[in-house]
Amino acid sequence: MTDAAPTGEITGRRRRSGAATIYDIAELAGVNPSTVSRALNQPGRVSAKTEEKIRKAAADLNFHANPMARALPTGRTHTLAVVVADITNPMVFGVIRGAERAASQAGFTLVIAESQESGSLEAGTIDNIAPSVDGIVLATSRLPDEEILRLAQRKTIVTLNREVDGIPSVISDPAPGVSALVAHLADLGHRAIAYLGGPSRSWISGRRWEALMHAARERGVAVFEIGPNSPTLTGGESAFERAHASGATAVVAYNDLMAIGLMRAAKAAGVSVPEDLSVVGFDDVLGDLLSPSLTSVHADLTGMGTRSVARLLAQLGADGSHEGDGPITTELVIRESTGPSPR
Amino acid sequence: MTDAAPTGEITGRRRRSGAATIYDIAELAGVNPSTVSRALNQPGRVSAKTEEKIRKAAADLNFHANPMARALPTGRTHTLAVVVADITNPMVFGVIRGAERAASQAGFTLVIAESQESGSLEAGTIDNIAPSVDGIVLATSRLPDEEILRLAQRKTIVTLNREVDGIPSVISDPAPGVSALVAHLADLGHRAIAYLGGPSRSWISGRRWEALMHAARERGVAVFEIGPNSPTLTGGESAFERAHASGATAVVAYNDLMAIGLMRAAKAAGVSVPEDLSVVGFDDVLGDLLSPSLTSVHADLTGMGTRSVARLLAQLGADGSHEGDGPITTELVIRESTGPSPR
DNA sequence: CGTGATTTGTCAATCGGTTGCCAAACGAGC
DNA sequence: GCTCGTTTGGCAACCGATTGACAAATCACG
Repeated sequence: MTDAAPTGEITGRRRRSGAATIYDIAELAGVNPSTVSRALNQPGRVSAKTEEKIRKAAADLNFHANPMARALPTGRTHTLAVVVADITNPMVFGVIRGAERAASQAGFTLVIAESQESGSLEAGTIDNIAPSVDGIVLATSRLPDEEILRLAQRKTIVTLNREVDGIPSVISDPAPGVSALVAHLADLGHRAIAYLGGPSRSWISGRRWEALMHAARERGVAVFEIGPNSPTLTGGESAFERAHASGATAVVAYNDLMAIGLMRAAKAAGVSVPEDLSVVGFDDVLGDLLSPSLTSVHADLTGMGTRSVARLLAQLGADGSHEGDGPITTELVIRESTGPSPR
Repeated sequence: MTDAAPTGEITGRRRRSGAATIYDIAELAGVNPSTVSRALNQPGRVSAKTEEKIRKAAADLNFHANPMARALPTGRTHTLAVVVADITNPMVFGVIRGAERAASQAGFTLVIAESQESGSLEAGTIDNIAPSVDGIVLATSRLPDEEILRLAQRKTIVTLNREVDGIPSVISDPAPGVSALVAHLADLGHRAIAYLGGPSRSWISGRRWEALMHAARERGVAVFEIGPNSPTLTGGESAFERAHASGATAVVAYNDLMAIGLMRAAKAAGVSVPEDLSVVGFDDVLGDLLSPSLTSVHADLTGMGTRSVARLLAQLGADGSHEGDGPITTELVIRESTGPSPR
């Protein structure tokens, strides 16, 4: 140690990032580091007077506990992960937004991981981040059930729009929205509806299809599924021909992106929406921006993000205020892309 | 815990998450833990034979080094952060996507933090995450220059679309796109262009305006700025009246979202695009989805995300392959929202 | 075979917190 | 004033890695 360092860089304890430690606080307050730790984390464990003194010192030093150092002995990282198949799917934005807010509000950090629509990549990604997070939200998992169960043994997991045996999940129940949707289409005179399915590994696509079948049966409307398709713009575009050939007067797509792709292909083919063909999406994430604007089955995506994080926190025992546990409801938002059946 | 646990949960060393440690490897391979650390991180430091033995043991145990434990002595967390003002701004999706890919490719984890368009919240957020990341990308910062400089003293920073004195930045140069844009509009007969500015704290909004002025002067076209505005749909909607009243035949909005809001308000007011009014956006992030589709100045957002992470990594000495350092170019994408001047 | 130079592996300290255990200090009650 | 019970704060081990210093082993070469 050189003497009289004027820069102040070398002052006994060398610090990496200028951040204050509990040792600094302890020194300033004239107590033991362990007392500092207790004062800050276990209210009531130390006397009010000492705690006050320590809190003041901590504030003076702008102390922020090093999360890494804290994670080491406790095993709790105060970090959560959301794993999505594809970041560019607008559906995940809402989820991420809700999750981010809930997490940061609880003092947790959120990390986003993308599996790029690949099951094996997803498993690898999860392996990588698992040691540094306390829990994981599988937002659009392409993993088989067994893999998710295996994962849940070593890490706290919540699934989104996916039901796996013993795993807590946050599901948007398509039934209410779909029921209103079919009523809406039936009222407009539609008698044959096509469903453009999503990826074969998507659990929720199956539920949407089932809800559609069920509602259609009740109303005496014919439905059939076209798919599976990639849940993207091009997926919707390339399905247009089949949908159109099917003779359906209304097409319900697995999500808004596909619905938009479909509308685009329709326009290119000279088929006008909604005069010649009614189009409906799911998630209600972009419909408002277009023209014609898109009728869609709305789900509260932000709320789903919030709730999935709340579930995670509840399981981790980090948060008492567990919100409702039932499925999230959906509702129909009618816009310009649906109209009377041409026949 | 009950005695004689047949589950094998209590086996001498109690492990928190079932993860193997270097101690397990050391035992299995019959060497010292520090030798394991060296074998795995400093190629050549131990004999080939020993390294082989250790690597095999590590593989057998499915070893993944605990990032927290590693971060403690080294101070390197292998985590990067992207801080954005508003997650729902579609412009950030592309950036995040690019950043996420570049980070995970380099073995880094990406965390997203949202400052909700508030400068003070942004500072607080950054304080919170700073200790657990190696570097930060300020994607849409609302912080004053001095604050960013202060931050850069304790953490590696890269700014996006923002120039601050000594701070590395990734900038999309509006000039090429704007120059083509003004030429395009001039060719269509437009003689007066309005610019709908973004938030007053947005550095890049100023640059876009300057580029527009410069190009307009060269072409002998009149331009004027209307703003500042919120960079959102409603920001664009509420600016319509002023834009229309101004007599401009073409409106260039700070971003696509505002352009869409403007088009919507125009439609509601019975002003048709592009016949009565030409509309242009920036970033080219949604233009393709609408109809009429939106003419926009395209920037490679994913590339910007990738590059900002590459910059960060280069500064951290984690990656040699530093990409080009010049500004990112922009180009005009002509779609349906621009047409001949009504006059 | 002996010597010096080099390679290889071990020891132990360290990062910044947390926490079980214990002793000192304190207060109450007789 | 003394004992007993309760707070309160300190000591030290520990989480799982990294790394400087050093000793042991290995090797080259005369």
